[in-house]
Amino acid sequence: MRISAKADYAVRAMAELAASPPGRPVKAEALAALQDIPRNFLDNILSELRAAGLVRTLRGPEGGSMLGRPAKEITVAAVLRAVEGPLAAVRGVRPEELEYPGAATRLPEVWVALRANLRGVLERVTLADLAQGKLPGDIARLAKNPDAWLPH
Amino acid sequence: MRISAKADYAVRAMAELAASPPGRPVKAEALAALQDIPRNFLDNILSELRAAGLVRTLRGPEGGSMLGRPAKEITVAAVLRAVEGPLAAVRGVRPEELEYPGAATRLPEVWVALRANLRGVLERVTLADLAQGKLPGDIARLAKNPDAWLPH
DNA sequence: GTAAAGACAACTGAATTGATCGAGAAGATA
DNA sequence: TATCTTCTCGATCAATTCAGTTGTCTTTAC
Repeated sequence: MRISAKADYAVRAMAELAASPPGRPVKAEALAALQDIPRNFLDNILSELRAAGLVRTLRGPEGGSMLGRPAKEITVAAVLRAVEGPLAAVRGVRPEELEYPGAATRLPEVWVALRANLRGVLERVTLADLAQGKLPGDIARLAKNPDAWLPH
Repeated sequence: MRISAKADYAVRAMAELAASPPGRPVKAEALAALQDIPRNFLDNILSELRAAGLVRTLRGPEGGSMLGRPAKEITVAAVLRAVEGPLAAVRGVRPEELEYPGAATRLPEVWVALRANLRGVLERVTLADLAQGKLPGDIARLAKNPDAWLPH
């Protein structure tokens, strides 16, 4: 249940691309500086994002990266899926493919509900939301609940 | 965003303990067989659960493990926290301790909302629910939504 | 005393994480 | 064409985590 450095970097880099004037590429060097991401590592990440169609890149001077489609149409979930696999997996297996014996029979349903709730957040927030600093109402409300900020 | 084998095993073993007559310990050997968990690995896991106060154990013949408190009072979240650390962390850090530059400023709120939603499932399901095969209404509803079962 | 359990620390092999490095290809400009 | 700039992509690497295994010791029942 942790978000890796790679995933975190990927979302931040994408948010930064979403915030910069569209149509004009941002150099990897600049991106790395803006979000304080190790330059070489960022190269790897951009490669994966490009393979997923989430960014387009240009080479040469004046080269760099830009979003592959409008920021409004890219969710945080999409970015996470591009760099890690499926959003939720149990021992590497998708929850819907699991079957348990005995007293754990209903457990897959718990994992599925869990994933549904993950998606409830990650599929709702787009790069445009991040770039504009305006999260969707229900997400902002979830995050605003002071109870959610206790370090439980 | 994955649930490790250890976490999965831990919940299943605890569910099995919750399902067996209270007050009578279950041998590790039997637990391992019931849930198909590698015996030695289960030993490690039970140790951690014991350290967290979630299980009590007896040694000697007639020994074994039993729940440390009523099944109704142990949530899946508690089990997961006992064997892995905090429920959600970004690069090993709790989301409330993060701060991001530029376009990613609002990202910690997304992570906090995410964790809140995780908790919404994991803190609501108890071992008693699992053992009795009766999940709380809203969880069952979340899991029943056929959309939640699509392999997204 | 002996057998049956758990306790616990040490160890291990494989995979993953979080990078770094270097040769090369593509584009811009003169 | 030469050159400079930028991305591309595969190889490599150290450290950590994961998923166990092994072995020795302690506790308890009989």
